[in-house]
Amino acid sequence: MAATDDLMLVRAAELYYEDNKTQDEIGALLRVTRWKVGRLLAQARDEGIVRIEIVHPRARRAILERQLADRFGLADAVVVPQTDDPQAVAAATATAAADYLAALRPIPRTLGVSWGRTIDSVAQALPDGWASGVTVVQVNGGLSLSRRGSDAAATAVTIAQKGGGTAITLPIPAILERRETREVIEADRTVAAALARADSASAYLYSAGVADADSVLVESGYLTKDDVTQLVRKGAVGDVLGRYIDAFGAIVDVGLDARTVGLGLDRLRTAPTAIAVIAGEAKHRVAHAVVSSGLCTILVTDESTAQSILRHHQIEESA
Amino acid sequence: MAATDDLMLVRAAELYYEDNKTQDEIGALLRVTRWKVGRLLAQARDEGIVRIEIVHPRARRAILERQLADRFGLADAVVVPQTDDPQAVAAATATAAADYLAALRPIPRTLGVSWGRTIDSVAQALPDGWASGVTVVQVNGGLSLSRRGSDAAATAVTIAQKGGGTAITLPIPAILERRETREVIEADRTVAAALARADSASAYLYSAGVADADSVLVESGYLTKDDVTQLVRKGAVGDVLGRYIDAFGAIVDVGLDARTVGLGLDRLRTAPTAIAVIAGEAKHRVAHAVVSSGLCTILVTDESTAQSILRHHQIEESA
DNA sequence: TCACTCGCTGCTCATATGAGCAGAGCCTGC
DNA sequence: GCAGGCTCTGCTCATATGAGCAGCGAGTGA
Repeated sequence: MAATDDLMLVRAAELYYEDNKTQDEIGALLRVTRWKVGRLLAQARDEGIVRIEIVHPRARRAILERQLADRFGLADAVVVPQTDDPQAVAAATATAAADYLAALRPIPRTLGVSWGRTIDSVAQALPDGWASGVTVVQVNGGLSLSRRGSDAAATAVTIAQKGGGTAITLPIPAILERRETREVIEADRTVAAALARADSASAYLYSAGVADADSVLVESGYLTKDDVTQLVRKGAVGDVLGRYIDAFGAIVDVGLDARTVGLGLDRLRTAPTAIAVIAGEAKHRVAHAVVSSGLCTILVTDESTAQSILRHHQIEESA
Repeated sequence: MAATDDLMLVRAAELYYEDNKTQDEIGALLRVTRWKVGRLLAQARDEGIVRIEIVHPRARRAILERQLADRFGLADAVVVPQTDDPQAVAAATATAAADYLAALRPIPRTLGVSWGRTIDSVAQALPDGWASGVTVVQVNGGLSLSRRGSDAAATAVTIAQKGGGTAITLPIPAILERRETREVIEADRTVAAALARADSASAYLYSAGVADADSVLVESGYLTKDDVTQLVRKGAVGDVLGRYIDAFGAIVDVGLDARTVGLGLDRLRTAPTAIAVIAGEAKHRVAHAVVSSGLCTILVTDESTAQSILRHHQIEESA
């Protein structure tokens, strides 16, 4: 393009977006028709000369959202902007998840939720009255064997209270010593009823755990660091609902899985609404595993994780 | 403002500016009227949530331009964006000055120009055919006593040639030894004719020099470093057309001024169009002196110089 | 408890802008 | 040199948006 056209592009953009002149007025100033001005402005936007940015803690990244949804066949994706502060990013992600849940239509009658730090943050971020009468069911076992902030039942209770509803908790250890023990406990009438409610929930909200010593499963005493190291050796990239998966979303230790209490992962794959809230650099790999293996229909994440998922998927497709 | 209002602001802005939805469509999505959407968007722009920036080498800074024009009663101001590269800023300033001159209406019949590195850059940046038949007059003496790139006459000749016109040069030393010598030379018929043309020019284009050893007047051999040191002691902040001025735009050495060849500064003050092109950190003080003492009607500068001028003027007014 | 004021809303009508089309001009190839 | 095709333009008509106004609701004060 000739230099004088560049100049006209820039001037038109400045007069329109900074001086708030109409296209008619700009046409008079630049001695071209208003139709030409319109084309110049469209070109300026197309070429990135005009840069429009939404700057706010609740802003999202629409382009990455669309790319994720299209690439993985997701019903929706929510991507929050990256900052240098991991805690700010985690908070923004939790807030975005809470926003999404509150805006979800139809509002789920029964919501299955996992427990952990991320979902607890989502619970804190939810506004009072986000729903009117919702049953919130805890979908994975979580009777804390050590005393920490992430109280499994508290998360479900908070979400239910803020939604003017009731909570059904699973005050059972997340992982038991023997498969038979799990089967007996899950067969118990009240436990079976809770698991039935979990299985028939209209929507799920969960996060994923990192396969490292920082996991709440280790912190809660269900697994040792050595356990996790072995799981990683077997290919584990993280856990969903306490169940360790590899990069392809497959269970890495069938025996451990058989001792794990709560909803099975196959149910997430068949659920019409499964919201995964997964952000932070440590969770890049498990986030990728979740979206690429159909474990969620909606992903709430941060910009850096979204980019990592899209980049790695591209590499895998060209391999 | 309530948190839910913030969220609605952000969503509306994202849907409008990033997803290109109409206000009607956004209203349906957010369950409000299109008039409410319009108000939300206006608020988002007002509060800076929507940030629109023009990114291009020829972009300008409209807000600073208006502030300079309003504060100093300038007919116009042109401010180019700051970058970290002083040479890029100088180039952008020269290009902006060339753009401005080429767009000036009516096109001046006679243009008085100074000589120096900055105006030579403007000459290089001018497009061929920027005018059709213009007389370009050199307004300050400039017969180079040493051989350097900034050839005084060449600048006026380049501008004239690109404008399809003719040049009238002043091949006389910028500063003479004695006032009487200057008077004799200026009385010479051909020199007097050139000065008369300079005095009756319809517009002027000039830059300012820094009062330091890097000045083209020192480089050209008219002054020594000691001369300049003395001038600075007397309060000089820089020179305009070879004439040293202080922070208030007043001549600091009347004797030196009497020996200086060319247009007097008073003529710049009465000219309807006097374009000063002054950018770079070293020229902040002389730029301020020029605009605050009515030596120009139009200033072409960079963002940093503009901010410095506005800041210092504010301090002086509150003193 | 009532009245008044202020702020926010929805609406009408005018203005601003865009989509699509037809025509013109320019460039390339035969 | 002519013809055809492509690109860019101005325009018409439809759509999108804004300005200003009237009405309603909420809050405050007497």
